Amino acid sequence: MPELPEVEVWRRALHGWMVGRRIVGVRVLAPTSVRARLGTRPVTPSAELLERVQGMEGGEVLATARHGKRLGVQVGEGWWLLHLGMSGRFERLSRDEPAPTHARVGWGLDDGQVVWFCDARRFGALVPLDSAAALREGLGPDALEPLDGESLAARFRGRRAVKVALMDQSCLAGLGNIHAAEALWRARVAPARRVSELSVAEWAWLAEAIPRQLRAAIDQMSEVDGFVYVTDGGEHVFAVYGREGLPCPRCGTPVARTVLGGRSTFWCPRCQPAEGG
DNA sequence: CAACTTGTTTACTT
DNA sequence: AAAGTAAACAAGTT
Repeated sequence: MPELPEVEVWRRALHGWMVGRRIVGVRVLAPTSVRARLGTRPVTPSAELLERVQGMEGGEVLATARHGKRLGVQVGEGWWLLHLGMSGRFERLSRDEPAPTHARVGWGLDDGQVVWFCDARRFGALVPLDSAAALREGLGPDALEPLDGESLAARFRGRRAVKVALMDQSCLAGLGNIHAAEALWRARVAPARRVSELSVAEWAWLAEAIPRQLRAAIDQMSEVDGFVYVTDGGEHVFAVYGREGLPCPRCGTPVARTVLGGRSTFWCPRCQPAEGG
């Protein structure tokens, strides 16, 4: 389930594989993975759109970018958005090897390698962008970018639970279910607290905890053979996520699980008091 | 078989 | 009316 850290690790991999190379061939194995816009249902794309994809042929890969969970690749003058959805990943294989399972789009490069976009569940997509700036359209600031507590608080209004709000990509881009829970644990803020009732101090703790959590996650990950792995050794990868009933690493209290916004939410009832503090 | 995952749209409720 | 919640949808793994 790629959140910002996984997408950043993929961006670095793609950067090393593709930037400075010329695309010599594009293979679209799954046309429905090509979309005119993000968030649309999979439909067979228009001939114009498919031609635009084929038009990457002959272009040089000039840059990569990321904002939140969105990945950007510049080919010639054009920018492309890759969204990994839930199962998107990449694989780099030699030209004579067959396409891997669930390969959707492949870019043949002038070094004899092919970079495959694989996406078992097909929630991901390849989308053309009108500009580099369009990568950020509709999104809040990137969650890795440091903000002070006041600027962070200013992004959030209303009565929503803070965890639900933190996962709202239009307020802050990059946090999903896992890292929202982990950042709240680091900041000692209970996930069900209403954003309107958080203190200035709590916003400041969150502003510090969010980039720290994401940096730590990026540092623990690496890309190997088409998968992003946690390389920490498996221990203490997550403090609370998926650890219902297991001891909180900070105080030993059993981790609780509740449901917020329809998602499983893990937290420490002692470190993250529901009453606030 | 059901739960779980993202992001968007649609349909309710407060 | 606006804001928030929930379900549906895409599709596959566990």
